[in-house]
Amino acid sequence: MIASSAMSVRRLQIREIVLNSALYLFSQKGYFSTSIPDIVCHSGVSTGSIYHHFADKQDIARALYDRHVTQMEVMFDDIEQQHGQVEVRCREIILALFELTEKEPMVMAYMLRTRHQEFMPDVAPVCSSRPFQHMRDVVLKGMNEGEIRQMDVMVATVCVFGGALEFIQFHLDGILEKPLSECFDELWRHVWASVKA
Amino acid sequence: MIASSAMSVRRLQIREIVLNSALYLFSQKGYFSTSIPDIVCHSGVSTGSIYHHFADKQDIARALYDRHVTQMEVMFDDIEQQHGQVEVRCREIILALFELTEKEPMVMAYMLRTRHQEFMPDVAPVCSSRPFQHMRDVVLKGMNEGEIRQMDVMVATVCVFGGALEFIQFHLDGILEKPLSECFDELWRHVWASVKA
DNA sequence: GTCTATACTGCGATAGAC
DNA sequence: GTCTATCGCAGTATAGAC
Repeated sequence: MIASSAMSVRRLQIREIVLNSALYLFSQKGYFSTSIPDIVCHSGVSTGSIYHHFADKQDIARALYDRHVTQMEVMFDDIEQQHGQVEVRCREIILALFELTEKEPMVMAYMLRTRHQEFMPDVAPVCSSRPFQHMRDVVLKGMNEGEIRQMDVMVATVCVFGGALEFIQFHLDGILEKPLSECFDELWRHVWASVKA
Repeated sequence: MIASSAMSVRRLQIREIVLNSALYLFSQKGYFSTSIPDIVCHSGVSTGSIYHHFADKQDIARALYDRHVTQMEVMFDDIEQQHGQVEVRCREIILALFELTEKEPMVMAYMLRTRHQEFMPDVAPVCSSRPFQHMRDVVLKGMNEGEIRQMDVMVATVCVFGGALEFIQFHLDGILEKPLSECFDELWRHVWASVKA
């Protein structure tokens, strides 16, 4: 029992090592320009071992995607737990995304800048992913409860979060001189002004 | 002279045929999932002929990129010629992008959704491309002339154009039920309200 | 300039010893 | 479960006839 539990811990460790190397390489060079030998070399895990833990290359990409969709869902759920007001929720979501971008830029690069559908045929478009659905739902709630002006839900969602997401892309491209955190207040003020009831 | 001119017309024709097939395939399946045989098959131009007109696969992608960067620059220059007021210029730029998206979705898909740096090492990030610089400059002019409130230029640019670009992505993902043109007025009203002086 | 046939490379995936 | 060695193949690019 203890042995099997230790084994499965070890099993998870190897998976994590491979996933972290894949995250680095995929976010740096992209999925197609990263070969299995690249992952072997960077992770120190052998080809055979990688294929023991993952079905194929695509399966690595999928596990990575799932891991970080979950990470973001947890993040958003926490915010929902802690804050009831829609204005605050939206603000905290953008703040959390900015913080994640600065702390774990590879995660954001892989999640936002990758065309996952190009190599995972059955994945939904980013904007149908659960984290994005969450953003849409917050905005919808804001409109139903009168915090946000009545308008098309997609237009409102894009007004609230579109600028921030674009901003994150710029930061990942390295063309912003200032850190994201310094731009947050100014961005948020204008964004919220454009939709608040 | 006439012969050589006719030759070069023919030369350009073949290039255009190949580029148009590449545009279709790249925007549909992505650069890496599109093989030279795919392009041969779709364009009806033989492998040898393709390699006579282009140095390699990357060169096709680059020619395509240049062609449409130019197309967008021309579009934006026309707007600049016809309209002096910054508010109108910004509005017309977004309108032009929406129209291009509906008329030539493959062009927008290739330009906006492709990570060109993944296969063209020396290309600048999208946001440093000339069309994007143009948007930034219009916003800057608006701030200098008092049409747009004083703030960080990138924040303002993102407030004005970020939502529209995000919206276009959603449309390309096929998750918007309405056509872009129907959302334009509402989007524009809120966007401009968030930055106007 | 355009074609067909093919050479070459590098990758994804597997086999099989330990 | 992990490793090394290797197979088979897809895909880029070239050679060379026409």
